[in-house]
Amino acid sequence: MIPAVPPVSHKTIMVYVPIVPGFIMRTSIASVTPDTPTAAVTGWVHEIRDLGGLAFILLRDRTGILQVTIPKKKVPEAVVETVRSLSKESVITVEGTVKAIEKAPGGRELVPERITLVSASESPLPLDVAEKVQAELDTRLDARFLDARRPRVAAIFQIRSRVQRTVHEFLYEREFINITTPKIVAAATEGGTELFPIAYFEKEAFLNQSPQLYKQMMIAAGFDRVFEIGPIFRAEEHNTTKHLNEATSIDVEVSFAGHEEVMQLLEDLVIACYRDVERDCPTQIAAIEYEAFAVPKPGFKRLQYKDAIDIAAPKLDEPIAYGDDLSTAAERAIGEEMGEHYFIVDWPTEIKPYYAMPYEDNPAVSKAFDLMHPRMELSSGAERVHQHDLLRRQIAAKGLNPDNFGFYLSPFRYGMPPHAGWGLGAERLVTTMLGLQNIREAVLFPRDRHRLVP
RNA sequence: GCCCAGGUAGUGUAGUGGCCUAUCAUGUCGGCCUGUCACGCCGACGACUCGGAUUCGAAUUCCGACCUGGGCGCCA
Repeated sequence: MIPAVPPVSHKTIMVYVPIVPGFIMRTSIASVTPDTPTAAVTGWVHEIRDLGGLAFILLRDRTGILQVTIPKKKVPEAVVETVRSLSKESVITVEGTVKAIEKAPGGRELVPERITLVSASESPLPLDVAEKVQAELDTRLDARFLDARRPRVAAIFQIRSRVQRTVHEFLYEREFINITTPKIVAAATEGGTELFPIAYFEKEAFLNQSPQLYKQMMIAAGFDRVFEIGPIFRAEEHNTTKHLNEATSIDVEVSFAGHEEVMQLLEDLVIACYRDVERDCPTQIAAIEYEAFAVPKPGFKRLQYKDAIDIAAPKLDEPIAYGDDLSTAAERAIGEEMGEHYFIVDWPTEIKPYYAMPYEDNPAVSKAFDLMHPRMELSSGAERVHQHDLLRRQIAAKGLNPDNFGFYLSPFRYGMPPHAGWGLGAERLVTTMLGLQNIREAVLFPRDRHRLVP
């Protein structure tokens, strides 16, 4: 077990105190200030600048970069020897005196008494961590562990982590129960997308496209409010900057709620994510250099589907009519018009899944919604059908056989409460929040049409 | 799945039939340099995806394969 790191007193940091075997007490780079007297810092060699009698090493860890300054005539000979043989991206421990100095980055530099090579790096490197030359995404993903050493890249995943934490906190505060549902499933019950078939002993199985049906079963179980953040799998052969074959879905389902309530919940959650990132991740936002980062304003507009069509139609070359799904061009045209986050509501029943609730007074329209960012769809949700007979009819209306939906339909026969929910794409949320050009930037190890390793 | 654009040192690039013994940057190695911060300067090293064709001659043209990026479709 790794204990929490205790606060380190500057008097003790020169001493290695093994907390547990194999773990070394060390000082993070961000905690080294101009007032720090001495420090023992372990990190990666980001850059070496050897000026002859004077050399600089930029030492990098997760928290920042520290300049190590080596006046060769004033430091031990062993230090000079070590510096001479150092390769970039090696792991070293530097122990020495901290000097406050204006012209050093961060106003301080470390003058070493001792440098220990912890783990040498080979060269050449598969890509340049210091970003003097750019690398293409393909090259970066092949060497993702090195790519992620770049502060800009690390910042994306620190922010993504912060977003996931906010989602948990936000939902726990509202008494949601965190559930985990199977990713190996028997059949393609939901429809709409291609599934990955897998061999499951002597049976055929699939990777799940969404936890939708399981969420609803736990509503039937009386869990009231459930959520799951987990992987979803889509076997579509798409080749775009906003699709993944393995994505992370933030899925929520709420009992005794209608579509308006869960839309408000979704809006509040998205804003909370932005707000927490703005508050807690200013250095990461700066590292990403996304000037346009902004917390969305509350009160996301509700755009009716039919009005969305009216906005898109005159702007498009291709004709678009009521009842059509929104093409990429249509999505973009509407996004430009709206300019910020918005909902598209009141979708035609026929282009939404069978579990979306039709309006009682107008069954051709459903209580379904999409949450849109001007660049792409982030989430879709609906008030769900909770009446068994209506659900059977809707399944049949989609050309499917309700008799094949036994395990799904059964809960609807034994006291299913009214409920509503949504699924929010975690990668799309991060991609749009940070202005990333490609959704793969928001995934450590993306799975797309061609990439299966690493 | 359809369409478009590509594949040149470790990385990112220039090069549209002979001036290519292939450009530049970065990197690596060697040398010089005590305040760099994309350190600078000198020198060296290192590449045309694969197969076939055209041609006196192919990195360059053509065909095929493989790989990559992007747009569309599908999809969230």
